[in-house]
Amino acid sequence: MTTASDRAYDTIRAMILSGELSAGDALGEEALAERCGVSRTPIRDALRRLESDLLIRRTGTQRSFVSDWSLGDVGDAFELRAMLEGYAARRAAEAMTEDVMAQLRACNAAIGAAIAGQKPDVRTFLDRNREFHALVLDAAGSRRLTNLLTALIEQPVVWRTAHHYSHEAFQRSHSEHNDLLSAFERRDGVWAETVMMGHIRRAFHAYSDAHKGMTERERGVA
Amino acid sequence: MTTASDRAYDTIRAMILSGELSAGDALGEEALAERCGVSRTPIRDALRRLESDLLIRRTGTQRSFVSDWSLGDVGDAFELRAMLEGYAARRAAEAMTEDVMAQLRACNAAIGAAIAGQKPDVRTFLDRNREFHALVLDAAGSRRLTNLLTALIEQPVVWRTAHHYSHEAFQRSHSEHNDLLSAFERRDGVWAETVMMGHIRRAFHAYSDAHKGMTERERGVA
DNA sequence: CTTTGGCAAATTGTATACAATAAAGCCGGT
DNA sequence: ACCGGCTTTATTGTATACAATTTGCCAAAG
Repeated sequence: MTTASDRAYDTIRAMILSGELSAGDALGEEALAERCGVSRTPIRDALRRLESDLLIRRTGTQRSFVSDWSLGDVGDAFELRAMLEGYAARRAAEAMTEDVMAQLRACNAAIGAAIAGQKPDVRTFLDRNREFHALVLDAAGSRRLTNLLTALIEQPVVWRTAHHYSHEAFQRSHSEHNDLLSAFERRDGVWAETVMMGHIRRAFHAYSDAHKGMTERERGVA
Repeated sequence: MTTASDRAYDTIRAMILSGELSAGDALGEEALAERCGVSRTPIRDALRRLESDLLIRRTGTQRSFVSDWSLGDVGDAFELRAMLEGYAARRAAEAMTEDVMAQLRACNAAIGAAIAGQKPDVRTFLDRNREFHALVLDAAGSRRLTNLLTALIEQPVVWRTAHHYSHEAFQRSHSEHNDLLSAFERRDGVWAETVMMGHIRRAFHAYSDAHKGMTERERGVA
């Protein structure tokens, strides 16, 4: 079932990520309730969730604002992801089963197919990439780790970066996943951790470059 | 101001940690509302927070239960703490100021005083220890890191372990804090990280030993 | 004896009304 | 013109009522 609270969460989230609401904007519960077509109760629920995502910030008196994500903040998030997903990869390697391996191989094969042609299927790439990382996380078998990481991974601000990837960048990502598979096959936790950390850091640099380009373009327009 | 929602959160949390509610128990919103003397609205708020602490678990249909913390789960939490607080220590070392150093020294001096006599002041030790770690975390200067760690650190299940510490264990903890101060003075991030990770891991082993003793005692009674 | 169907009770989701609190505007004094 | 305190307004916190959904139970059929 899809509750009103979920819809409100998705709606507000989309408004923030699309730029319809920009950093620093005040988020009144009543105003949001009207825009989402629900009452304040599910809105309050949604705000709590968005707060734990750090997408909104609350003052001492519980007023909500869209939080501003500096490049440094995004860097932080990536650094933490690198550390935690690296750890997840290590644990996954140590606990890997043939069943999960098969799923991972299938998943990365799908990624390979999606980016084979001249015009890569970015949508499929993103979905499968997300699935790949979710499988690794799941294989690590730590609810708490999963809990911490989902908040960090679900940052569509970042996902959109992939739309600016070059052909080489897609191939590189695909190939790094293969390295990961090798490490898993050999139950080599340390190798898996190293590869994963590099994989995430590379993604950050890709984001960083794309972001720099975008802000420069924006500055040119303004 | 202390809101009803906060009181409800504290009350339910205390009920779980004290063992008044045991693992697997169902948490009906109405029943909790009555026990806390508030309505269901702030209870729902509190349950959301407890869920993100992983102190309670929710089924697909949103029913709440006290989650069971196996030794493995606690180990997970400590391992993540070691990694994240190690990272925090590294960053803190790199960004350390004389002002924060002074606060840290004062804090650890207070810890030293609290455990100097034959009968250590456990309460003061815990408060000051918490403050010490909070200062380090703050000095690391990453909101997101703080966000991730607070959920991991605020686990009174674990804090109570200190009541079973030996004289040596207290001294050891105090001395490790001093090592940390040395690393901070020298801006040696790697050293700080190593010391912090060891510090947390040691705490886990202390917990683990104490826990083992406790369950064995329980088994003897039953 | 097990299973399945549906009914009844309990539980959660949502809306709305009201109370408490903080922000903003206003006015008079300096 | 500027500042301090007061009043007004806007916003959030809480309680309660009702709707939607789930769970448990019991009876009847296989």
